[in-house]
Amino acid sequence: MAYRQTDKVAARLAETRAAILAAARGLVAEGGFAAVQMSEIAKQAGVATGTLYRYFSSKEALCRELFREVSAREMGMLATIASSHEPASERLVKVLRTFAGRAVKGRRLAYALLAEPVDVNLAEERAFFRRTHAEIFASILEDGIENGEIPNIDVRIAAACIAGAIPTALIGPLAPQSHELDSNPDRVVEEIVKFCLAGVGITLAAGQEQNRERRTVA
Amino acid sequence: MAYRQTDKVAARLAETRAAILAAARGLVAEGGFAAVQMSEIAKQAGVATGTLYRYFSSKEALCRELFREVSAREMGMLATIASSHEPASERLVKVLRTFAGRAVKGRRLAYALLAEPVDVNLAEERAFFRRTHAEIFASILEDGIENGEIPNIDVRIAAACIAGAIPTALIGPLAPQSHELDSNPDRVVEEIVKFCLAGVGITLAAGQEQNRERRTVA
DNA sequence: GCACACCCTGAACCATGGTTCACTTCTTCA
DNA sequence: TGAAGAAGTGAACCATGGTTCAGGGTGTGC
Repeated sequence: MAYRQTDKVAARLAETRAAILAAARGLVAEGGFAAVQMSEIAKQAGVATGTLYRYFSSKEALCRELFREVSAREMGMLATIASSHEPASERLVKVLRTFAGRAVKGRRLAYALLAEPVDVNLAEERAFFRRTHAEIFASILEDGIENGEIPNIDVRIAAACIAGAIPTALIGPLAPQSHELDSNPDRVVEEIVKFCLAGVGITLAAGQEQNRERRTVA
Repeated sequence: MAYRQTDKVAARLAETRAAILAAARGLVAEGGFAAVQMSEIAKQAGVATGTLYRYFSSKEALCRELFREVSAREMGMLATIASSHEPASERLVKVLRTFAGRAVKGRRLAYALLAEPVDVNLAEERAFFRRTHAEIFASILEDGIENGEIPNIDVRIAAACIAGAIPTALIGPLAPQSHELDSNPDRVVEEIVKFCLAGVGITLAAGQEQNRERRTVA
């Protein structure tokens, strides 16, 4: 036995790996996946191009992992809210607000995750990401229908509509101007959430609305 | 004056040009813009690669023109409906049904126009296309609000929601399985339209619903 | 400190696919 | 019919950017 990786080395490798992913994440946040080049990642991470291939078998693999890492956090947040024990309509409102709110705050990243033109392999990851969203929405809708909070609609279709409406209205060419989103993000988010809720037959109660107003002013 | 283009030649050139665009359209309809290669277009059109460059300055120019040609037809149909003199809610229903219905029928093409990953220059064309949709929706909504058919909402945001919901729910990873769309396209379309109408505060009247039922059975 | 395995390097390599261009073929018209 | 200009050809060219690999450096265990 002439060589065995020590903890110190393992830690250093993990660090390098993290640095590579961090560099890639930075590039994505700046210019989307389109701006990600292996040579540039390497430069930003402070390693040589070839080194990347000691950690990831290909650019595709690297991008996939990055995509998963970033999207998993988002999905986790939504899933947590969705699995709480509140009434379905409450959960739906929270999930929609969270989804939309986070998309506004991290628009660049949200664009990369949701809307940016990417190639097929990443499109697969994205499809999973979006499908998960839709499933989260659908599960809440089902609960709501079961206990009569929501009228009997096709949950899969409604969920897909929501999953399409929110990103489209917030990012990309149909989104409001950036300065509007920056100056008054809550108003836009609320308007979109209102549309989606109305789409599934829910009208915001007065209390929820007021709550919103207060937040907006604050 | 040794050479002047005759009508016959002009006609032939126009024909070749059309053949090139038709070949490209065929490729797009089959495999999206990603499947479009200059050499393949040339082969399908029965000309040499170099010839393409006598008609279009670049691949980008060719694809742009193709995109415009195809999308102009779609936008024209919607615009015609939108500018009729019926009540706003009627027009909205018709526009949504047309938009969704056509997308289902020509799913492959709709995918290419609306959802397929494409590169930046084409994304520009697509942005125009989608913005036009949203404007059509918005103008109808405005009319509806003005004469009290529709509650007072932010029309731009609602329009963007609609423009996002319909394609997402019909094509791409969140769409129903293809066989479901083929066996019962009207049901899916109606469900989506219902969501969008509810989103802007319209409930389908009984007569309109019945109308739908009849069409579905026929 | 020696041998061995592992890690890092970055310039060279290669695949892809759009674009060019020297050449051939076709049209026009005197 | 033949000279001039337009249209067509397709193999060669080239830019881009992911991937490889031979060689040098670093850790490990004896």
